[in-house]
Amino acid sequence: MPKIVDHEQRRRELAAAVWQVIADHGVAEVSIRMVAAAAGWSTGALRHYFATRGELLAFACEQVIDQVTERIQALQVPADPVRAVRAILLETMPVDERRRTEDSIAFSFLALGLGDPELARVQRRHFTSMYGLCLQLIEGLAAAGALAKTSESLPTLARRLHAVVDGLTVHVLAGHLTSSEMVAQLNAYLMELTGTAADLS
Amino acid sequence: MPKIVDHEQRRRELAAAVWQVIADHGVAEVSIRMVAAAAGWSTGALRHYFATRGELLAFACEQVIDQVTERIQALQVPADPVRAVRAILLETMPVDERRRTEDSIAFSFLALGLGDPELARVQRRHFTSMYGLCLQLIEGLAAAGALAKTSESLPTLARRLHAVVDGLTVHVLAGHLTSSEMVAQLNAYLMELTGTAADLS
Amino acid sequence: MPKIVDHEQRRRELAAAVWQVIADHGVAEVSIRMVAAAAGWSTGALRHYFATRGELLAFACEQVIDQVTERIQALQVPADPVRAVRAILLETMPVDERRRTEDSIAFSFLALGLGDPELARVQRRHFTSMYGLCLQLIEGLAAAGALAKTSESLPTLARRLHAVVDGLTVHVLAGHLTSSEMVAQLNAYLMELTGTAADLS
Amino acid sequence: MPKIVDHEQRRRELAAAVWQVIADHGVAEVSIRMVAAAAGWSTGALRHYFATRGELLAFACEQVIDQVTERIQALQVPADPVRAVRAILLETMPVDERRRTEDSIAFSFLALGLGDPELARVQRRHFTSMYGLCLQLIEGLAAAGALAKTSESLPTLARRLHAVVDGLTVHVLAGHLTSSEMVAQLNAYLMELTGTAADLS
DNA sequence: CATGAATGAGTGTTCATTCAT
DNA sequence: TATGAATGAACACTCATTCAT
Repeated sequence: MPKIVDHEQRRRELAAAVWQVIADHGVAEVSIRMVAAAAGWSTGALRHYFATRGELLAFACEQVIDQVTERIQALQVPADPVRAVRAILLETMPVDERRRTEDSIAFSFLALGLGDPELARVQRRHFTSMYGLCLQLIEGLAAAGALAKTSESLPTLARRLHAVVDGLTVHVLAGHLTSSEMVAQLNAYLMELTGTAADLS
Repeated sequence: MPKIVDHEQRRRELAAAVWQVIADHGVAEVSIRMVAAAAGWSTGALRHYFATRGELLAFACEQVIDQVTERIQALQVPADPVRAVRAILLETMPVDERRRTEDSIAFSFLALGLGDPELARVQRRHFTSMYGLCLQLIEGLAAAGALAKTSESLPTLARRLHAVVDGLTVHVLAGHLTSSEMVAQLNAYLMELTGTAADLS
Repeated sequence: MPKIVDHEQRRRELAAAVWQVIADHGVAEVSIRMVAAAAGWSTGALRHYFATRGELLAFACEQVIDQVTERIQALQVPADPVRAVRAILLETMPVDERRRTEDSIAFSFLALGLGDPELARVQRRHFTSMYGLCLQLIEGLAAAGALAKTSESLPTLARRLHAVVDGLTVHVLAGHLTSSEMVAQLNAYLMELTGTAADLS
Repeated sequence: MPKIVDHEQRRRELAAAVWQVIADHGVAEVSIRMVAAAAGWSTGALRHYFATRGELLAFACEQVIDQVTERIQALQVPADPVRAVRAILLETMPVDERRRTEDSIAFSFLALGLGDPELARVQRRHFTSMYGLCLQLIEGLAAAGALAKTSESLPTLARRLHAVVDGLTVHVLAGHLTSSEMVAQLNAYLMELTGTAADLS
């Protein structure tokens, strides 16, 4: 009987090694050798789990997304709808080093995706799902009567929220904003959106 | 007597070749050979204008930014302050193929900058200058009495506008939104911001 | 009690897989992985039957030869000596797709043998045995009085026949002659050799 | 002004390095690294002269053929037509170490060509040209009245001669015949063909 | 100034082989 | 027996960079 290896587990480990390389050296330094070294294996070993570099990258990209999704679903959300929205959105934003790395990776893949249709496809799924989340949150606020009076449709508000979240995220990644400036901006926006004046921190 | 060559002109031509390669093949395909071929020169010739690949990339990145800045300054802005803001912001967003390419390049550099401090520095200047523009526009609206009643400070509104613009831009680049959806979103946001109901198209 | 496996049978199956790879992809594509895949086994399994790649190749080479030999021995030869010679020789030549593949393999091994003494040894046995066959056939013709008047010794005629057969074979493999041109050439040569004028087709 | 290099000269040198590797280690050992090492250059240097390995091999293959052709054309042929035929044919056969190597290379390419259409095309040209030579020689014999009485057409005799030459060559390469056995066989065949009894050695 | 030859380490990928299971 | 995980060197090819001309 052959040595039993949990392929999916190994693939996840290798995806994590990809993230580590991106986080430590930038997306331009991602090579099979680098990833293998980061994972502590030989280059040939990767072949058992990913046929090509592209497959490895696509998987690592998907995994980042899935990881965020899972974390959101596992989240204990506050009863207060506005606080719930804030908690959920901040879960996806670069509030600490770990999430900053995660978002770095996601946006690095975005750049790669501009020249790689396969990655672009994966990315698109990510944005679609994040927009879905935003829409869900906006609808939740509306259902709870927590939305400030506005003439905008719910999908428009959802797209705007999505844009604000990703725009702020990019600005933090680029070093333009600090994490706390970003959080303050999100708080301010949610207050305007919901007509709340209460402190959310 | 040495041959007279306009160094700065040459450097700009080479930067344009970098953009072309990014636009045509993606940021992962940018190599000295590719750029030289796109520019129609030999690889060795680049050495006279850029000592290293990194220097070339940094310059090409700066040039994209400068180009946008120049275009904005050259813009004939409408008298109506809201229309003026809209015209200026759209000048920086992926409304057509040419601007889409330009933004692709800028965001590709952003990803590169995550692992390259020199590029990151250039990028940061770009975001600072774009934020400055947003603040200027918001102040202009305030001065013209065109801002809807709000409790937010002008810098906060400027940062939010900046985030919305960049967030929408990312969503178009990622294929998540179409250009017209993006424009519609910007219109809606400006209407909310200014309390206008008029058609801006 | 160990599982009973017919080693020789397995080795023959694996040799057949080698031929298939050579026939389908050319001799340059023969690798352990390819052969294992063609045979439907794991790469490790081959290790039980062949210690190294070289051993596998040598065996596959020998098997091609043995297979031809067996087929010749099993042949129902016509009573007429000239027709018998023709039937036997054509059995070794690329007259149809199956025999063409077989000869491809044999000549591929010849090229490999130019740089591999072990294979060269096997090859040499093949040529010796084929020459033996040619001599036997010539002696048969002589015994039957079917040989045209000539001053040549029987071994000389045998070597010449051998050369004609292998030369024509190479020319078909190289795409220089068609199968039917080859057959016509063999017919013509046998007619000259035997002084026959009858149609042999 | 750049360093001036005679490209064609370099390509010929590299082709010679390919031959050397084939002659020394066999066709299976031909790799870019091996060839570069044999030529005394770095692997990257080959890129200036051949875009791919396939291109290098095809050129090396063509060069072998051209070299034989040139040598034949430069040959001082004896006045006696039979001796002339013999001299020309032996020029292409493995009579000494140098020509043996050359023929090894040609037949190695033949094996490679079985799995590589580009090489096959080059090979076919070789065989066509060699057949053309044989036909020319046979026609020369006929014109000189040096052909033994036969019912065969000249093209048939040419194809047969071609087959004998290549068959004998293969037998020497395979170690089945010695060079002198081969020469004796060729002599015998030419004597039969021309009805001569004189010693040709 | 400009060329392109040259280097040698880099890339992704495939290889024969070993070996724990 | 048989598997397939694992290795590490080899493969063809591309890279940024240097430098003689």
